[in-house]
Amino acid sequence: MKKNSQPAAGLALVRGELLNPNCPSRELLKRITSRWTMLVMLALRENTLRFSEIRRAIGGISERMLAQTLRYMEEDGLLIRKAYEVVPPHVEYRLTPLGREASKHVLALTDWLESHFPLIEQQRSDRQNAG
Amino acid sequence: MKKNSQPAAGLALVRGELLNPNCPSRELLKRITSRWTMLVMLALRENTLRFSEIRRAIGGISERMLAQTLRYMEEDGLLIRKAYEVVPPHVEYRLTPLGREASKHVLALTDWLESHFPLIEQQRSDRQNAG
DNA sequence: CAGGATCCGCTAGGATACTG
DNA sequence: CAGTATCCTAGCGGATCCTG
Repeated sequence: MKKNSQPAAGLALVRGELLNPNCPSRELLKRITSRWTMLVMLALRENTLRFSEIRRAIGGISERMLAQTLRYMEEDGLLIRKAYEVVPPHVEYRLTPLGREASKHVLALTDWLESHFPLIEQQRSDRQNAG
Repeated sequence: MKKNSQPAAGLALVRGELLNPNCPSRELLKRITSRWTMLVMLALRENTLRFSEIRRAIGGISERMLAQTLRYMEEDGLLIRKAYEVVPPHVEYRLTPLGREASKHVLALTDWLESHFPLIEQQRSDRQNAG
């Protein structure tokens, strides 16, 4: 227990608090499950990568979005940015322990999704044919 | 948009296929982890609810967004819409087994997030104070 | 190489009004 | 009650150019 920061710090957060519109963790949920954040987590899951390496790993992400995503993730303490003072620049990104924990859950979801994707697509077309 | 020659249906999907920008499951990931879809999953996790009940359970969602979210989820086979032919209308929503599976992973993520939220917020402010 | 700055289209999403 | 229809805005996100 640190100091007198927020009352929330010592509070047992109950499941479903997210359903409260005023719960600030909704914002965090939005950021963590945002399109690119999840993919960055996958890319960095067990690697330390440079900016352009991440960009190549995740197909289709623009420089702007990757930079922004990395900044947000660093702010949330999900990853560490390490810049070497050299020319040309060399910057490495890796998940923090917190980020690695989060990525586990993300990975569980994406794994499930990928393995059930064919089924879902098939059901979708079945339903469309049936009306 | 349908792609010809997509072997995905019978293929063993490997972990990390989402990092391929052409992987159609990216779209599904976007839908499933969209802001309101996740909250609807939480609300319906162990309940069958009516439209307005869901709306009340999830604070802050508009009618328009709830209707759209429910329609998408039904299309993806995540929930069942059951309408009773009465006046006034009575419509119930519940998760399918598929939806319940997905919600488990979503719940794991949101549980983790809620329990680590205070820590994350504290680290964030610590970092801001430190520069 | 790692981004910042700028411009801009697109769409998620809110507010409101209306209907069966 | 359970939505649809309409209008409108904020901001997500892509493309491009520029810099240390």
